[in-house]
Amino acid sequence: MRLYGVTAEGHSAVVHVHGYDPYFYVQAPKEINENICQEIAETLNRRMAERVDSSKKTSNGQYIRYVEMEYKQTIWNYRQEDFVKFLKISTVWPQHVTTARSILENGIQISNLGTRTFLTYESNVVFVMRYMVDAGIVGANWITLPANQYLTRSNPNTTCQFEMDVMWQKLISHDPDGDWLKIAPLRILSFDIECAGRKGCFPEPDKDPVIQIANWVTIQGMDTPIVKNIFTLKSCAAISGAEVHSFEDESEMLQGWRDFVIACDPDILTGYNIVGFDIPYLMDRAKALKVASFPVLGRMKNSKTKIKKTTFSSAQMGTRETNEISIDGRVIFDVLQAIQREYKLHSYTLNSVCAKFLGEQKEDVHHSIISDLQNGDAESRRRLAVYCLKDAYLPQRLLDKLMFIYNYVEMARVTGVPIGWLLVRGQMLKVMSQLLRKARSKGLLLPNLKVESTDEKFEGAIVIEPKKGFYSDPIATLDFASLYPSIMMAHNLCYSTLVSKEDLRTNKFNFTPEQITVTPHGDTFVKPSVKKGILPEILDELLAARKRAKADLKKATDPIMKAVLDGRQLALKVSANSVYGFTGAQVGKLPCLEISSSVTAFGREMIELTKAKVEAHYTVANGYKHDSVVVYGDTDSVMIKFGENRERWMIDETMKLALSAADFVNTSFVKPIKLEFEKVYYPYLLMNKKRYAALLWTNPDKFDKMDCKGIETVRRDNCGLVRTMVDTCLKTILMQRDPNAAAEYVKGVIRDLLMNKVDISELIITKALHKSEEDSKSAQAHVVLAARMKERDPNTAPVLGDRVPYVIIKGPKGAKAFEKAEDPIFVLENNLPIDVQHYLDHQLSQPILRLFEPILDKPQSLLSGDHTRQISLSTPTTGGLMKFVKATKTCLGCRTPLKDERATVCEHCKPKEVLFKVAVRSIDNLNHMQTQFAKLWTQCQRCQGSLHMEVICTSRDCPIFYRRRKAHKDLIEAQKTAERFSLSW
DNA sequence: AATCGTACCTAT
DNA sequence: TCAGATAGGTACGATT
Repeated sequence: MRLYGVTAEGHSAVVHVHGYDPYFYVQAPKEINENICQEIAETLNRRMAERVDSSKKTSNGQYIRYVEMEYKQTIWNYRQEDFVKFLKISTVWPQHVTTARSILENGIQISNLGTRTFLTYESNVVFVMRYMVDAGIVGANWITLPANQYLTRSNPNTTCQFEMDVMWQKLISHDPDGDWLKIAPLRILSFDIECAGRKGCFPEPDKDPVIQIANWVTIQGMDTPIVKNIFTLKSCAAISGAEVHSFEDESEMLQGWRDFVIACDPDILTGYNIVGFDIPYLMDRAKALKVASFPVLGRMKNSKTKIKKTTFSSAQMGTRETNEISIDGRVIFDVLQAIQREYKLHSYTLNSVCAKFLGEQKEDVHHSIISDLQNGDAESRRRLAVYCLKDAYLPQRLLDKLMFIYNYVEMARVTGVPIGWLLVRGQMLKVMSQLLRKARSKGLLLPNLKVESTDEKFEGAIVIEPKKGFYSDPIATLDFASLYPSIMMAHNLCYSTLVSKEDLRTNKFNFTPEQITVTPHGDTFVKPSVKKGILPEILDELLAARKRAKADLKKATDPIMKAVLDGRQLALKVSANSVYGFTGAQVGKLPCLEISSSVTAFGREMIELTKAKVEAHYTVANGYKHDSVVVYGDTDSVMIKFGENRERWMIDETMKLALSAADFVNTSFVKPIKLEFEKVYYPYLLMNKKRYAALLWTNPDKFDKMDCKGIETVRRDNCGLVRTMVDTCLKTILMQRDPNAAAEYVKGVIRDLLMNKVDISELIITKALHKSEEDSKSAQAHVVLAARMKERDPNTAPVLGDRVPYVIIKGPKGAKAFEKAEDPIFVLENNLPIDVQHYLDHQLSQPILRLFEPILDKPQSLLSGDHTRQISLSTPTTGGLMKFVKATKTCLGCRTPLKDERATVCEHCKPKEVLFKVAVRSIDNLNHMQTQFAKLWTQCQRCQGSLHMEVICTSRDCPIFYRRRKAHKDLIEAQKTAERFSLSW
């Protein structure tokens, strides 16, 4: 094992740890003795020699180090007997464990005992984790090498400042507490590269050069960077505050950068999308230029950086194509990956992420312009360099602002896994790590069970049938705090407390009813008095940590710190909830459906009981003013209407009733299960299961905020127009209590849309791409578009996991939505007409109807009438899409596309508008357009920090960009129109 | 036009 | 070899 780290003084260090052997267990035959251990070792070794493939062959033919007997117990099922005999089988290399496992599972011949098959234990544990568990090391913790217990290498194998050898038992791992809570002064290198693609093409590493590499080096915990530099191809004018290293030869530049990385010796490599782009591009480019030593970027001399294309697929994150990159001794912390894991955003481009978290737009240089800047002079290359440096700086700022280092270090310490794994592995691993540690401390072993392919899904939570409608009454919400974890704790649900069906049938343990719990799912677990489970213990620790985080959160005043603590407590909650998920993961490491099914069954029972008790107790018959009704509930919550009063002061009353109701119901539950009063909703719009909006009150004086669940406003697969429209409507209805105003507003939105007044950036729909066109079973707009974009330019087209933005453009009558989807940039560049009718019919209408259905008499009336007047469009009924790739002249009055190219107004406008008026309007329009465009132009110039140079930003996420482009086009149109008038006059 | 299956995203 | 769980709404293409 090699441990890489940094000393408190900031020196890099590597420790070669010796004497730790890979191993796993099998349950021993009863007749076991020393001789049999020896025989098994020899037989197994012989069988291994035949079986292992060439890559695993050892030079001396030894595969099994030893077979020893130990007293252990399996975690699987409750058992009364004390520790029993297990065989600990140690192999020479970690890779040999799998081979040995499969031989033992298939059976080996033991003299006197015949052929035996074995169930193996902990044979599926990754070696690194095995070691960390045994050595008591968690991710990102401090380690001491005691004096005189280690050797310093005179002939180092790495480029670290310290290099030591130590026996594994001799090093001391410190729990991350007290003095050892501090975070090491890690060296962080944030970098960004620029490449020069051929004209109009996205750069390809076998053809196009890397022209700049910007670097920004900081020490964790310090404010100012220690190095700011940039490597450029060809000369570059000086940049204040940054070193410029210019090279005439690209190979030399790459070599120079590699030497810089080794010299700088960072612990963490960061940047934005470095895993998806920068690192692979540099590697491929170095290969194309035959810079042989470039891939040695890690700390091991001669160890080359490896890149493997993989797909990561989970229910949580869908399918995503990524690269698996390993650089020896350095953590690759791609800020893009971190943000994709931690935040659900509409767009994950650096630009839009910066806008969201740093509150600023960044300059986005389109790849087609980069070559021009590079081919200019030292000044234009300086311009590019400044931009490139900013792109190296922004990930560092995001790292700081979002407290990623702090949060990930904490997560590594809590769960025990190395930091580097947190970004590339799933939730299960974290649970596994905690489970292994806890089990080890109790002498328990985790079996490596064969996957029983049970396609059966287990029953989940209950969702109470909603009594839909608009409630002008306060609705109280009672929640079970951390429902699933608390159920597991309350009822002691664990692998080690589950009584097997067989033992139950034979009544092996003679339990009294007080000693066991029979769950609503029909499984039996022993009570804590008989034996405490280890899952409940893990959960207890996680929730205690969460309580501490929440207490700190209350004390905190700084908004950033608050966000972080909130994030941490959320992470601990997710971790706690993952334990339940871990037991239910049928393709996981240790699934136990008895546990997960019992958990959900308890949950269902509890919600039903709560509903019944509340409705039975809070009644007129019992002296309350009204009969209470549970109007809705989902998994761990019930929404209760206690009364009909519509006065504001009723909120106070409702809160008191809710508190008493929580107390009243809580008497029925085992600790630590607890029903809590959390909030009052008033007014409350309940649209469907998992869809509601309301004002949320936690104190009776003032509402906290508008809370929307499952509605268009919180979903990422709608266009902005729908989100803002629904949001405004809800605000108007809930806060101003003025449905008519909301209705008028909706009419206005429809009118604007149909008159083409809505900005294209508001009409962009984005959807995540999780299936390629071939794998997709039905045609989907974004999937088909992604395939079409791949044909246009395979290098810039979306890949699996990306979010694909698109708009719906006009097409032949009856064309499917997927045929009319198009890339917004392409639409702008080719002046394609937006299908506004489609947006009305398919994006706006349903949300409008649903929203107003419980509020207005005739919500349909919103979708017809004057404001929806639109002249029927001439759309060809045959032919491909490309027929529409041409600019259409529109009517000066209403902007309907014109059949007759020479006309200025359409049939409809002709009798209404005097030509004069239209002409005046047209000139007004021209003036307006000119000022509008000038304003936006200066805004973009301000954004890029210069008023003297041409604007080169083409950010797809900047609303200003779309407005500027539209304004530019409108301006040109206005000019043409004015010309048309002068011609026709 | 009604119904079914798939994809996406969210609630918990 | 790797991937926390189920429930459920909505849109849309395909089929009947």
